[in-house]
Amino acid sequence: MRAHEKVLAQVEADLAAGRWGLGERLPAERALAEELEVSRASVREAMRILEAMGIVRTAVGSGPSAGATVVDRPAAGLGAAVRLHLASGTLPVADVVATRVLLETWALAEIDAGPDEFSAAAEIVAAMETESDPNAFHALDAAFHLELVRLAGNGLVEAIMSGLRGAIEAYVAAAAARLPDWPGTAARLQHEHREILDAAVRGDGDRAARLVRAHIEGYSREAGLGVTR
Amino acid sequence: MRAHEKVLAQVEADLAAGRWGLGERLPAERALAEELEVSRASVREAMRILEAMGIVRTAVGSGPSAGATVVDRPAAGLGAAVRLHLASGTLPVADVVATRVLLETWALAEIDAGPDEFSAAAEIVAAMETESDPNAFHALDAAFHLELVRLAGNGLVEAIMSGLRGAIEAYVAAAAARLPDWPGTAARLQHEHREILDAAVRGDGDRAARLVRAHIEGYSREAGLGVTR
DNA sequence: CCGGTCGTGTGGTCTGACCACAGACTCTAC
DNA sequence: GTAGAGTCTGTGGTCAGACCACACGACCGG
Repeated sequence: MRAHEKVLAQVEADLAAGRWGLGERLPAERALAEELEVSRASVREAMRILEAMGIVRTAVGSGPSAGATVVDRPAAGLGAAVRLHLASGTLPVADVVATRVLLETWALAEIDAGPDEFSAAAEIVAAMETESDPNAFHALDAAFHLELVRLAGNGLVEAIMSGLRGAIEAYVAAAAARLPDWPGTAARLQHEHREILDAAVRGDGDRAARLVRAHIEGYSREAGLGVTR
Repeated sequence: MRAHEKVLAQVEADLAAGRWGLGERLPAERALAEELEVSRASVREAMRILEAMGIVRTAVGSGPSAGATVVDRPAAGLGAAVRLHLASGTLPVADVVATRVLLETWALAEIDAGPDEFSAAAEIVAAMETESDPNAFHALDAAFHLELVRLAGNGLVEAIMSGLRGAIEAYVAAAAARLPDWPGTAARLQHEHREILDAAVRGDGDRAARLVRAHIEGYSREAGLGVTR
């Protein structure tokens, strides 16, 4: 077992044992190195992995916010993995789009929430109404879709969705720049968002799921992101 | 931007540009460090991340197999991320089980394959018939479920499934050890596997999906892994 | 009471060195 | 000529030690 793997294994075991909780700080790199009898370089390699996986956040300086803090960003690791494999060309963008459809249709059919729980989603849609900048629009769009998935109550599905969105962000932005009529497209997307939200608020999850499938696949086709079928 | 992030960004860009393809080797760490004007330690930190994400595999020695080779193991990164967040306690096992059900039911309903394409799955089921060791049985079980998902044709869903399975492997093994009657449970699981496979081979994806849901949720409940509902 | 200064501990980075390893190469004995 | 042993070379793995920028907190002087 390599030195940095020893560190990873120990940190994972300590996490599982509850030695450190969310928001708490790991020992300093130098202390951890001495404790585990490895060099600081090996500890740092393990830290880089934990950071990439969204387990810790590191910060320089002193005080409570400095050092390696345990955080909870599962989407970071999932998104990075998907993004890198997209870059390597071994994972088609179409598969990512298809997976998004799969997760979002499931989520919308699954949601069991009262009308007042959709307030955050409604606010996002309202904010999009007056947003003309494509990048800001896409950010709100991502927040809207993620919020709906969040309401389904599965943290892993939410994290995967968030990661997928982050992974294809560059592709979405590049595709949007190629569209001939962005204002028109934005208006249509907005109309579809409202329909999806309305169906979800009314409790008609099946209709919302059908609409979101058409919404995502339609835009992907229009923007040339590719859809599975 | 930190030094190792510079390396990551450059490698990702080079991957996207096709500078290195699957099976090819990255430059040596020392060469990469000089090329990017960072220290070898920073290059190594980036390599650790790429390795954890399943993008490269490193090996010591000389010759064609040594060095950092571009590989395609998306499940490695996804699985590690999920496993670590399970350890940190921020992600419930029940969410992982629910996501597995979601992905597998989708896959079984999606499969559009001829009967001969199920030969690999059939062989795995046959091998399980005579397997008495729980750990080996679970390994074959994982291979069976993964093979069915593979037939759905979405590489990302397959990778996520593989990663999820790897992430909860330790939980599954621990849960199996607590079962009062393992031979009986194994026989029942085997029966269910055959039913699922039969339905899939006949092209009745909906029935196969229903069966696999009952299969996974039933076992998870029995083994105390927790199910969403 | 306020504001600047300094100390201290943190991660970030670099240099240089040594090790184990595995393949490729060379030499030698037959 | 061939097969084997020995050596060379380049690879990642690891380490020790040093220096830097940074941010907070304690201290001190006004």
